[in-house]
Amino acid sequence: MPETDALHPTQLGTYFALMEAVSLLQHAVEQQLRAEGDLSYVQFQLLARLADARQLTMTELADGVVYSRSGLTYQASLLERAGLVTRGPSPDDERATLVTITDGGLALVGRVLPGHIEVVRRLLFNPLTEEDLHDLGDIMTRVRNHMRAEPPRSAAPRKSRK
Amino acid sequence: MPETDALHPTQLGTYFALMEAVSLLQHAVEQQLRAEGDLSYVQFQLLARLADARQLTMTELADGVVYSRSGLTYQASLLERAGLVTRGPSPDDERATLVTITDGGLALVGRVLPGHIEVVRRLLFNPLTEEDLHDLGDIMTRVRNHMRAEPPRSAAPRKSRK
DNA sequence: AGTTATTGCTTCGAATTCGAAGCGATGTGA
DNA sequence: TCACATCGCTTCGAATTCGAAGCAATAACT
Repeated sequence: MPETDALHPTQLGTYFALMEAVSLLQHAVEQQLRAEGDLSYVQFQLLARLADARQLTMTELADGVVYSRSGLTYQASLLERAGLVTRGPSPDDERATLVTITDGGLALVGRVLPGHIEVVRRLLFNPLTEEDLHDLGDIMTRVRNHMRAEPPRSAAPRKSRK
Repeated sequence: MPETDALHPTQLGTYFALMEAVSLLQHAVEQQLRAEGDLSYVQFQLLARLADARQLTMTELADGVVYSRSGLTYQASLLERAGLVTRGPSPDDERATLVTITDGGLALVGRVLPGHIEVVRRLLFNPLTEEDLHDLGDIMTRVRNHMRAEPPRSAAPRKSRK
């Protein structure tokens, strides 16, 4: 880094280590998912979330995995074609599309998850103590909640007046 | 998660919180970089690394940001066309391409970095105590080093014998 | 009710991504 | 020195990504 940064060196180092480690982890996990289940990381995330909730709207799904809506439409059509999920209109709201995981989808998650977990354990948790694990979990949970709460930077003051 | 996981719930929660938080952070940072410098996150990472090292080979750059080589060729050509970097052959090794940051590139990094840091500070460091910061930095550094050391899963035993 | 926003999703086009294949340059073993 | 593997990078094609624009359903305001 050049002389421009006004961030404490420790913070900068922490930030870079965080981003780099996650990149590496994601990369490794991607290989495993492709090899064992022919799934991309996004697809796995979607299926995992659905395995938990059974049924979600497109928006809920997209928000959950931090993904664009148009991108989700594409992925959902792929998953549907593969018979892993089903799409249908919501009875409550004609606009909403409900995505439901199929038995095949559940089976695939079940088949892929152990290997996935194995990779995460080996790369992420292996070098950590029990205390590290708790610290990390606590910190990242707090950070995530903070980010979810934070207004998206341009919290468009909602055209007031009038 | 269905009944398939054999991972301690705390580990699973930690893993998900980590990935989700980083996704959110990356997303926010991407907006800022696009708005203030018309840069993608990858491009910023490349320039930041070059601002530090001044000159790197393609492979060093790609490894540094966890990126495919072909992807880097593409990005490097974009950056070169924008006048932010220069590419030339290495005197040591005719195969290697040396990428050098230009004054314009350095200037752009300098112009964008403060805002970048501001976003990181607001989203990542704001909810953390001084102790959290150290814990996180320590943990992620250790994890990153562990991952960098670890054989890439299929450490092709190098066709031995003979 | 009758506009007028807003919401939820999809379609579209452009940009970005990766892996496989290909190219010269470099190293290695005989 | 002569093959032969390896390395560093680029080219190629296919897949994935996003945002903007569009469409239909719902909500909000009067």
